[in-house]
Amino acid sequence: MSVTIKDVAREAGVSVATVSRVLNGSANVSEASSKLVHETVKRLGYSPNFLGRNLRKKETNVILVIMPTSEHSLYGTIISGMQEYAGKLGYDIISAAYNNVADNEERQLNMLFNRTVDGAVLLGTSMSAQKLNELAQNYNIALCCEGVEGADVLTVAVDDEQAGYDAAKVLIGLGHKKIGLICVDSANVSSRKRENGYLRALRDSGLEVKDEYIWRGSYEAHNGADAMEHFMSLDDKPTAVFAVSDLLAVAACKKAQSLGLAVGKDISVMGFDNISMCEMFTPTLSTVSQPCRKMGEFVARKLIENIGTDSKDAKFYYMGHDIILRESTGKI
Amino acid sequence: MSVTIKDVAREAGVSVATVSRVLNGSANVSEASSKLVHETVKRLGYSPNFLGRNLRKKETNVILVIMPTSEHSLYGTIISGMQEYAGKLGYDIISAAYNNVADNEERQLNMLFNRTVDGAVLLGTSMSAQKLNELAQNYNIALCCEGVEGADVLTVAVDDEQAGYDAAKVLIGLGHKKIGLICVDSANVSSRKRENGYLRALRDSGLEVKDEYIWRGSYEAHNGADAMEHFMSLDDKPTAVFAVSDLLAVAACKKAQSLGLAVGKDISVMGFDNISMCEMFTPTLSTVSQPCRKMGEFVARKLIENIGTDSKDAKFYYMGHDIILRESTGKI
DNA sequence: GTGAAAGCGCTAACAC
DNA sequence: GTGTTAGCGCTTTCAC
Repeated sequence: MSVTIKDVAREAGVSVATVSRVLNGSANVSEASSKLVHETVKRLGYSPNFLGRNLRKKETNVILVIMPTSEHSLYGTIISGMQEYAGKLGYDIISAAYNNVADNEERQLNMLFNRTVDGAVLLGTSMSAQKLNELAQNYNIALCCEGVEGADVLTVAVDDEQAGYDAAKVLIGLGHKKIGLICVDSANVSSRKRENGYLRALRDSGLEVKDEYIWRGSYEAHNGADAMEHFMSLDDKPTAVFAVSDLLAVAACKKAQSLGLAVGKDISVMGFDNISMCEMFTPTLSTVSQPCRKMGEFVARKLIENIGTDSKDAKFYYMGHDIILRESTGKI
Repeated sequence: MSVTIKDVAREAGVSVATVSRVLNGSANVSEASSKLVHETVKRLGYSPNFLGRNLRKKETNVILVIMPTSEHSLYGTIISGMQEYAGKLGYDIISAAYNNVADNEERQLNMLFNRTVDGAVLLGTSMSAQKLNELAQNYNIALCCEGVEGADVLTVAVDDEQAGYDAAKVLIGLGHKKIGLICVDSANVSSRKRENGYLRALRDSGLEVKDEYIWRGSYEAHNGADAMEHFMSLDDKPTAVFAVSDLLAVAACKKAQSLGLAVGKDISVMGFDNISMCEMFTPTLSTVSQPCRKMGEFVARKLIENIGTDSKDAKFYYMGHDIILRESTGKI
């Protein structure tokens, strides 16, 4: 059933070396041999076994993407961007989700250790900076979307601190002076950076930072609802809320609506990520947009450059973000 | 940099065969050797090269998932289910999206041809039944979520015809007699089957089938809006609408709302898929739910069974669906 | 321009 | 219980 290069060589009456040369587009091969080999390949339905090839060449031309979950559309877009760029250079992108289980992530990293892939891009990771640094010494890895503090590893992400700052500043510009924040526990780097930006914006504008305006939880939707319920139970309620993810923002909006508030009028809400739901929700959701496609292309480019060289680039590259204003935010 | 089985053998003072035996959990190896090898492996930081192993064993223990797009959360859940099951049997799942470009799909299939994976699951495909049948003769493939008519290939999906029937029947049960359908062009098998189910339900209930109540377009959101606009421009407007995807349904709802209608009262809308947006949208969306996780587990099981045997199972397995009623549907 | 042959890292049959 | 060795399918050096 499985036809090998030997079969092709025998059938074509040439050596395996010649077949290999033809298939790899080598220069020194006659027109006649080339044609003959191509015909034979077609006739036998031969397809080269990449295990053999990769074993010999010590490269696979495959990049692995490891992500916390495959149910986040953001990641899909990043991967799509990676494919766009990497495909042109003959690289394939494959992906695996670890569903927020550290064990799964470790297991998926095995593809790196066992040489099944040439490099890996981590869209969020459960690993420590130390572990990442060790990894980066022996393998080609990159972080995308979410950096890890202290990790000396190639990273591509938006400037979360600045994005948090800009988001809060926009709300302040709309006249809001009491702004709530829905974030996740501080182990999450991007959330903490966005929080820092939010804090800087308030201070910059001479606004008081109130503990009761900062809600910490998880990325799960119910957390957005809980936050909004809390904010609305305060005597001095915020007039605007910034959430570190769209899902949290939407859940917060829903809760506000169920409390009889008009989102965009009575209360302004700003999210983060610009997922497709932002445009479907009523009211449409203002948010901070990450250039996912671009980030994917860029991280693919940098990682592939690293794969091809000994001097590894371990810089942190910031990509520009955008504030998108829709119906969920309004002047006070 | 790269440490091989030879290095381990030399360092441990045993043969490569012994190292291999220890690593593969073979029976015939002494306690002492085993311990020694394990220590050496750890000390040298050895990780077996799977290219060598797989080449030799002619199997990779990897299953590839190919999907039309990675931006559909349904697929993420299916993959998650596959991982759950396959992981226990030592299989890894990797995935690739072809972004609705047939060329990409063909390219990703190369991983099958070049023996980089043991089998593939297609969550929707651009290939013809004939091509699939050829493929299935030489490789282990399965269809999931979306069947292809005439393809004699292992398939796992809900009974779309029955699901369409049930959805329409529920609307009829709520008192609706004028029911619009938003579907996509008939080349799409699952959409056409759902349409057939819808038609059967109407006829079953003695309701007239009106051409102007059937809107055909694409899976893109704007199509849902266009459909609703069309329905509401009719003299005799439908009182309920069934859409073959949640995204279409949500877009239709939004359009209805912008026309001043109260969804769930003035007009009922039912979607398909039960994506997370259903619960976030206002009103929450009634829909048909596919058992994604279960489907993933099941297709993984059947495909792995096929991989391990010569008699390939090429049956079509139906998985049960559920109608989930939320706020977007109401009695007339 | 072409072929013979070595060898990538591993497993498994065989011999002891 | 362990070692020797052939060979998985391929690329590439070397010789001609």
